[in-house]
Amino acid sequence: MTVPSGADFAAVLAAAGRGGDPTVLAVSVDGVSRDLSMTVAGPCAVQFLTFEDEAGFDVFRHSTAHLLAHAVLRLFPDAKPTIGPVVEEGFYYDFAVRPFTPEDLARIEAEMAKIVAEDHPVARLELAREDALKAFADNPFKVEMIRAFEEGSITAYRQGEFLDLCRGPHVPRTGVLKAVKLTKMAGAYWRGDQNNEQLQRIYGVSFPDAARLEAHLKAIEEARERDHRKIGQEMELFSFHDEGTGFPFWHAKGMLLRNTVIEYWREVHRKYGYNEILTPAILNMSLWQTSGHYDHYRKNMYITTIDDVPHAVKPMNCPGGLLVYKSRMHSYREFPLRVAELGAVHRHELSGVLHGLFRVRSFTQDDAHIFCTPEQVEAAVMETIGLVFEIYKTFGFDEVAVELSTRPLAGSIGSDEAWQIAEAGLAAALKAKAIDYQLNPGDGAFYGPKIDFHVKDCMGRSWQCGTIQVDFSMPDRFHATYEAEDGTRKVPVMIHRAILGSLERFIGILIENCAGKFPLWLNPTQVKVLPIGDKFAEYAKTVNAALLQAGLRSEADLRNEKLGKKVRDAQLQHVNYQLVCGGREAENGTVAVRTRGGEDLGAMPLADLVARLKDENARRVL
RNA sequence: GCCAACGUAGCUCAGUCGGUAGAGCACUUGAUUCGUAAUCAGGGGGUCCGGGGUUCGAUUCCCCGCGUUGGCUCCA
Repeated sequence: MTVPSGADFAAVLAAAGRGGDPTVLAVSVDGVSRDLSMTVAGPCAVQFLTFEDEAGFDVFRHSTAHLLAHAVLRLFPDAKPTIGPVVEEGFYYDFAVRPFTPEDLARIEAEMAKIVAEDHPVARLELAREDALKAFADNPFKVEMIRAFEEGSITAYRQGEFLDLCRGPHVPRTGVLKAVKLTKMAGAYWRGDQNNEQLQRIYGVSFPDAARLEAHLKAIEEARERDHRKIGQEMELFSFHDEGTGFPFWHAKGMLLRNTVIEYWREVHRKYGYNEILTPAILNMSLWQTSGHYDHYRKNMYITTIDDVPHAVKPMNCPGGLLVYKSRMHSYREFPLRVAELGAVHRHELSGVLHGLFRVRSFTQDDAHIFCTPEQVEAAVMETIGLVFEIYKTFGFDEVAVELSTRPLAGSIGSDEAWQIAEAGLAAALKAKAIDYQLNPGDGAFYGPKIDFHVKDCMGRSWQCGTIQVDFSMPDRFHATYEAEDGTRKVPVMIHRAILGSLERFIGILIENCAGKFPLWLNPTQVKVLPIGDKFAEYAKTVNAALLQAGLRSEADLRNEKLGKKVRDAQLQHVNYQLVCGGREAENGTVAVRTRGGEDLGAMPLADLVARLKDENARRVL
């Protein structure tokens, strides 16, 4: 739509027959979000933004952040608002103020509702720098921001008595911010730096109507239901104890799951020509000095002393892997040499960041190092990408986001030529595999560029798992060499890669992705045999033994309970198949099959059932 | 590490305005022998996270630890 200059966008909206439409929050002018009150400067492409537009949604949430600050200032006149941006889920606002209590949060929420009911117009003001400094003179954070802004006019927004420094745009009136919920509070540092003053952060979400807020809160509740920590306890997969903060304990059922993952992992790695090694957990500090970990990673390492000599528990597997590599001569003819290690590493993470299996202090990486020539990087990376996708697909992750990170502007090591070959190799490999990826210039490791893989779970959440990193530094530091075709000794390129990332974290993702309802091949308990009464216990044992014999994970529920109870408990444990055994089955050598979905497959000969499950298990049906 | 909240039986939680505690599930014993999401009855089980302090008396109030949970990248 082309519009005359001079009018404001609200007038344009009215001309379009949508005057006073309360769902219109802002306007997009040539792709930039602006206020409805802005004046039309000249011919431009205009799109009116509602809550349904991503940009409109952002405006809505940002205005809610202002609403929050408005309410906080009414209740806490001494609070100094700092910044209040939109985040993925909603918004937050940071204040310099004494810590809030949960009661404060309720009061603030009530005050926000009042301001919404008052329906203040939200006005945009352009201020000269001097005036802005004067207006926010009592707020050192705002003053700091104003001083940091480039030349030009500074904008602020006023609603009622509340004035805030802001780029905007904002919704036209506070009245549209119908459904608001403050969700949590937290300490946060000014500009995210631990050395700065700690501020009080309030998080919230907002929607144009209560129904959507309800739906959102319900989705959060559902996510809580599939929390791997809760399911892990219910299904007896793993536990945590005060005696080892951040160190997971794997229980029998969890080990069945973990070992199944490993079994598959080994199978597919053998297929791709990998060797597997295992290096020690504790090594002499001199090794970590050589690798550079002592200089760069010491604060995360567990250090100990053996025979008066300093040692460290390994935080990474690569230095040990290099010792194995160096234990004999290598030829270019062996390349690419693929060496895998399921290495248990220990890292001292800050106590506050620990979180179930997602963030632990000891975990097993599905690590591997590929030694090759610079020319082989592209082919080796292509092969690895294929492996990554194959593995994710087997676990049911079809949606994978890929990122390529290149040389950091400062602090990187290695020659320009080496970087260029490596970056070109990674990009060429991605191109050859026809993979869309996001480029993150300067985000690479200091020792080389990398490709990261993020899997998307069924809730739409994204998890970084896999990584492929080209490393020029480590082989050089360790004086690793190979004999080249021309008879000279050269330093190999080392490609460092992990696919699941951390076994612990990956299993946590698997649990949340399926909410504990594992596909047959992964489920620690695939089958439960349920005799109707004591009389059929012997037959149930026979059936169970036959299943175990066939390599299936089965248990017989021989408790003196009614069938309904046994079925219920099997359902709560998310067992894939329940085999009911009564008189009819014992007589005919059959089992009555009930699926986890509640479907009754009827009675079938035991041998048929075993064949069917073996097939489903072997094919890793999802 | 920092901020906040929380820490009661194996689990989920109630309770004590300060007088040393209770439910459901789980476990165990007995009865029941029951065909697709909970059979009934009895029993055992707690240094109320740890250490100090206030008090005649602390699981409860205060302080210090430890642990758990949510945050600590998003730039007016």
